[in-house]
Amino acid sequence: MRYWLMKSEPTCFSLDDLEHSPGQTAPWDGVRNFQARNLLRDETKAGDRVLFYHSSCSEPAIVGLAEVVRGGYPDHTAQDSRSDHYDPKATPANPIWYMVDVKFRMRLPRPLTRQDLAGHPVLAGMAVMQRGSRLSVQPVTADEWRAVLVLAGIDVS
DNA sequence: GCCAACGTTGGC
DNA sequence: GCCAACGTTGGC
Repeated sequence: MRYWLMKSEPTCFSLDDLEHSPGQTAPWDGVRNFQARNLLRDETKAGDRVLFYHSSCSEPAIVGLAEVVRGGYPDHTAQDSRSDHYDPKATPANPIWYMVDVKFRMRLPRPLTRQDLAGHPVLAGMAVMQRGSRLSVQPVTADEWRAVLVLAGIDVS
């Protein structure tokens, strides 16, 4: 079981949207970056834990926890010419892009802003805090995961 | 809105 | 395979 941080612009898809999806589960589709694609396709498994991060908004922050409930499978939106994420090069034989299904677990008692993360000895080093970090699916260490829960005020004992 | 950082594209 | 140009991300 691994830990991840996944970014989403809340105006596009928020933690709230995930919580109110059918079965509190939604496909994490539309990833069009090869490094993130490789992680989704090859590394991400059902049971993995996810930090849900809101990016490109008034208060970028880790806002909740989620869980991967289905590992990497072809992102069919790439083959839909009406989709915003359409890729004419994607075919059934070569889907190119992959997605996972993610299920809502909880909202953090309080969002952890970048200021919160920057002030923490472990979390300041997270990939998401690195300048210019654009990867929308990022590995998280067990130490980072635990520190997030503690800082957010979740009992981890 | 600004701008730094980055990924991708395409000419060569 | 190089690398400049371009488009996008994302914090501020």
